[in-house]
Amino acid sequence: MKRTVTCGELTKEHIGRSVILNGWVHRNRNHGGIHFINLRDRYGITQVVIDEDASEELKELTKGLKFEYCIAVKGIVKERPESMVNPDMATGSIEIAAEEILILSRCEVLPFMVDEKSDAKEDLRLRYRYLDLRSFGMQRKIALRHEVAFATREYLISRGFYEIETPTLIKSTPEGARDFLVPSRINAGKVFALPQSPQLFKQILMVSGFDKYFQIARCYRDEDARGDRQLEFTQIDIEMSFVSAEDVYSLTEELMGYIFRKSLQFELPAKFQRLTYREAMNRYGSDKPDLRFDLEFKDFNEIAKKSDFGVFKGAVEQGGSVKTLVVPGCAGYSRKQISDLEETAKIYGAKGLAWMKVADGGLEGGISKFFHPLASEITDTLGAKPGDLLLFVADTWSTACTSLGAIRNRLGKDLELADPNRFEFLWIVDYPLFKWDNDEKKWAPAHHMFTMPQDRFIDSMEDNPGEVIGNLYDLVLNGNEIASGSIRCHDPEIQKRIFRIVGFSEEEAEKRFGFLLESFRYGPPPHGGIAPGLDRLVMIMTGESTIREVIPFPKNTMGISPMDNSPSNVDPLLIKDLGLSWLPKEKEQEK
RNA sequence: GGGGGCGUAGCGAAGAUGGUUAUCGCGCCGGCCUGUCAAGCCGGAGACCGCGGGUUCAAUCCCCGUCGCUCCCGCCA
Repeated sequence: MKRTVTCGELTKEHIGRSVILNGWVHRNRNHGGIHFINLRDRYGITQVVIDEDASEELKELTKGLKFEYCIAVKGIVKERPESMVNPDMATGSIEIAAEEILILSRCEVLPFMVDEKSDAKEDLRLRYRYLDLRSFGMQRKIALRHEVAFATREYLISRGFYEIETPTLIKSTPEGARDFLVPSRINAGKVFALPQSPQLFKQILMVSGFDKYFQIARCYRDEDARGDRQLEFTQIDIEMSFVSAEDVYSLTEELMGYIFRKSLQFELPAKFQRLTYREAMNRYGSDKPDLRFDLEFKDFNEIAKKSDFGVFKGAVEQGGSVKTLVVPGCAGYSRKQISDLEETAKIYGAKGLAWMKVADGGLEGGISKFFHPLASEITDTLGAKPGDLLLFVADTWSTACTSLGAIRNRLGKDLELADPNRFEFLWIVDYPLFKWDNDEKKWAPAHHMFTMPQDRFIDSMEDNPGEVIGNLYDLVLNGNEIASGSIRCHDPEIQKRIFRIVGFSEEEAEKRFGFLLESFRYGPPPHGGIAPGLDRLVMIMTGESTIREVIPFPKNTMGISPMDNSPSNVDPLLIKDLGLSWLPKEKEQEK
């Protein structure tokens, strides 16, 4: 009873043919005298009919069929009577008159129905992921993921890239995310780390002369999860020699174009827009703004200076900023709604959210009493119309931007401003190379330590590290960071200076990634690359809001895999073999 | 580490100012049914209302704690 056809391929052309189908009982409708089974496999659904002409044995067996039994059906392809054609089914014009059914395996009562419409909670779906994955909804997403990976290989290989593997048991390196550590039994007391990305190895491959490299690489970061990130994820890791940032941009644009064309039949623009980091923060309050909607910030500093409103005036005088958002047509917002928005701003460090409403006669409500004399200048400058709501955050430039940016995102969601069918790509360029670490009171790499500063800053990096712009770029899609990359520093002298600025001693550098620095003593080519996140890309392409929806077997937000229940305890002997022992938990120690 | 939300039959939800027997749909079990396609009709079983404590004559409901899931801040070069 091996299948001769799948459940998605039969049409009127096959009428009269004897076929065998294998699949799962998707639906089961017993009308007494006549019985319908919807048989499902990866390819579709085909209706099987057992009518009164069927043998008694077959009728008896059919009565016992339950949801998700795995069965084989032998029968004849019949045309459905005209009034019984189902136009919603690809195979809706035919049905199989069953002659023989074999139960391949039985199925217990299901924890939830295998159905696109099943509304089981995620927790339960993950615990029974194999059932969840049977649904057409999940099958489509996993299939698209495959298509994207395949298109990636097709495109990059056609452009002369080699797919090269790098180790997953590597040396633990400092900085960045926490490493997952893997103890070595043979070298008891020593540990490997799982890679946070193949970064160092791909750079060494450039030193080795492999010019154009890619890898669809699993990466591991031991940090708290979110909807768009978890402990392990997959990136399309790309590195090239003898290239500029412009080369990386155009390659990535073509790659994305190819992926969207092949897997979604969607045509992207040939070039993506660009914003500098500074501009993006200044205008949208985010380094990953969703450009599917407008809501651009307006600067209020000049007017604030002229006003008598101490909070605004003070913020500007102390070198901060007053940023403004004009929300069209939302003057009807209640105090409750506005205070909800204020809560959002406060999460990001704003001390408050000021507001006014634009009415026909001028400004109303909120802080408007401080601004009546400036009303027409304000509406002109901001381009605000009666019926608009004005929102203000006064703080340091960075807090004002970030918190108002959070409000912009929130309004985008609440007002449904973003067209779910649009794909808005955006390059964020000119990132600062260093950021000030306020806890440690020192400069830290904004991205990673192997990034080349832009030429004009090289000579004077040390003078004001905060001003140094790196050869750094991110690719943003619909408000998500989906790729990040840089032109790397291949000059040992510049590299040493960068280490010095971030307070990284030469001995420490030598100890941690001396192998990379050593390789750079042997004629490293200038090189750079980028790494698009496969999970996030597919998440956006499928319209999902968590990467868990496009990962076959994801971890939950607690870093647990609900299906196999990992991580788990191990035999203490295994721990002993590794030369390790567990410390009691802190709470237990306190007792 | 911190904040918000949720937790009620196998699943998804409803519920009341704190007051008899906790409601509905799906699924499950039994029966009827010859054209359904989320089949229909009749009947039935199934819940220590996440767990622990407190307030109260009385708690699924209020309070405290705890566990689980989830969203967010921190964190994620």
